[in-house]
Amino acid sequence: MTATDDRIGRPNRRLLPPLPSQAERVAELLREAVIDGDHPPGGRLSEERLCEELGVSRNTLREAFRLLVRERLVVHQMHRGVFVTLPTAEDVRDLFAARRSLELPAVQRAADPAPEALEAVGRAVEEGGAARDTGDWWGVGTANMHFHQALAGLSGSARIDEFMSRILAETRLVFHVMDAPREFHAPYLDWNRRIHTLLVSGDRTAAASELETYLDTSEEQLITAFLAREAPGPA
Amino acid sequence: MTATDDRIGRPNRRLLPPLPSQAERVAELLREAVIDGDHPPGGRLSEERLCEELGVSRNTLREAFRLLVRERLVVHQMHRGVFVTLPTAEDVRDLFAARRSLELPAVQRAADPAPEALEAVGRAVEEGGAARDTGDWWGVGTANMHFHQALAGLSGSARIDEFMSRILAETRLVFHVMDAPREFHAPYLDWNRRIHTLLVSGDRTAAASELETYLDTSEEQLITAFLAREAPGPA
DNA sequence: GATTGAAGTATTGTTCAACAATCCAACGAG
DNA sequence: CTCGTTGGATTGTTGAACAATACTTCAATC
Repeated sequence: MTATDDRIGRPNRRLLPPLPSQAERVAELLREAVIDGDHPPGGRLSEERLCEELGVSRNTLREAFRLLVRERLVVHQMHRGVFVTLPTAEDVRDLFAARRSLELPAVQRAADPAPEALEAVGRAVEEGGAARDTGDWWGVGTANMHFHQALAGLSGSARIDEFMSRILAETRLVFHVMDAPREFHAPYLDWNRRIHTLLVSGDRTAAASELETYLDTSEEQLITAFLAREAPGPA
Repeated sequence: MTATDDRIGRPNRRLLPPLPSQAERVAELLREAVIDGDHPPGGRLSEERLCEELGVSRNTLREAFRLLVRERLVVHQMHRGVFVTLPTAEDVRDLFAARRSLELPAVQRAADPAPEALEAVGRAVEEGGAARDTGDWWGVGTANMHFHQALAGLSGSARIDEFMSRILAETRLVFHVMDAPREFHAPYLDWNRRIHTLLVSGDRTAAASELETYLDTSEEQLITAFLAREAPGPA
């Protein structure tokens, strides 16, 4: 109680980027690894192995785990360990319900279109096209994520942005449980471009309508693939 | 690799409530304490003191801290410690932007009203009235939170619910930095009742319109109070 | 007097090692 | 084949130690 005045500094906040702690760096690493599919959904993340692999102590690793649990990328079971989240069909439904709530109103009632936010939408469209031309299908998926992230960004709320980011990361996990992430995103590229065109032309209602159809179609496709995968049981 | 098959059990998930770990229990305690205002916004949470107070080790406490940081209830500064979040006017704007994105569409496009969700709205209204009659002004605020939580619940997404819960917890912090949480919520009680009435009558558009005005008014009131507090500086 | 710089101190960041608690697999009895 | 028991492996939690950093203090200088 003597070394500090116990009060947060009001002025100089966010001047220089607060260098991340070890735990946050580890969490970032694991997050990318999980999203990229380096660890299969449902697989266990061994403390002992990851400690050694990442060169950090168990305590630090566990701090990182807590962060990922809160992002729903991994689940934690007492005395069993942490596992890469294995999304269910119900999760898919919930994820799309959340996306509808976030994306549709963002598109429909973007009162002042927020030039930079709209520009981000356009950039994502271009990114998708470039990735397709290269044959980088995983990149196409990434661009698609960026597109929808940009749509949610029209809301103009940093918290919404962050939430959307997590929703999309989870969605990405869904694609990993299906074995066909190849040309899965391809047909959606043109759809994205159409939505963007409608947006810049100012027809928000039409854009929202297109987006809604998009979401319905995508969800149904995923659910179908999911149920087909759950029923026969590959084991 | 021998004691477990490294795969998460597909069936029996969520059968019995997974008893919370120590870190989660500590986080829950601290969360409530922060929301209830036991620790003033901007105040530091000393590791050493809390360790002793809660009877847990530093490592466990730090795990709990990570959870609260991710919920934005506390901020973490390297080598300085964790502080109860001191919201800024900008935070208030962002919080209300997020609430607009969540609550308005939930009210407006609640296609099938979801009977139990709508019932929760009614219960929050009653709860608020009861708290006012008792003179429990903090309880009135709690009921108000429940009301808006229930509105967001009309979306029917568990993830939206959880996100809304965090948004409201943060909003609660905002009220702590102002010294007048007494009859601040009182005028909003009737507003809530009116919105609920419109909802059960099926006039979603009118309900959304009322809600929008509500949010605009509330935000402006908070921002005004905030700027008045920041300008003169009580120190 | 105000600013700068250099100790010294307090607090956090991270690791390590130990033990308790629990789960899992394998085994054996009925 | 089913059901307990046992043993091994993994996680849950603690405590202490040391390194790294920020804050305070105080003296020196302009």
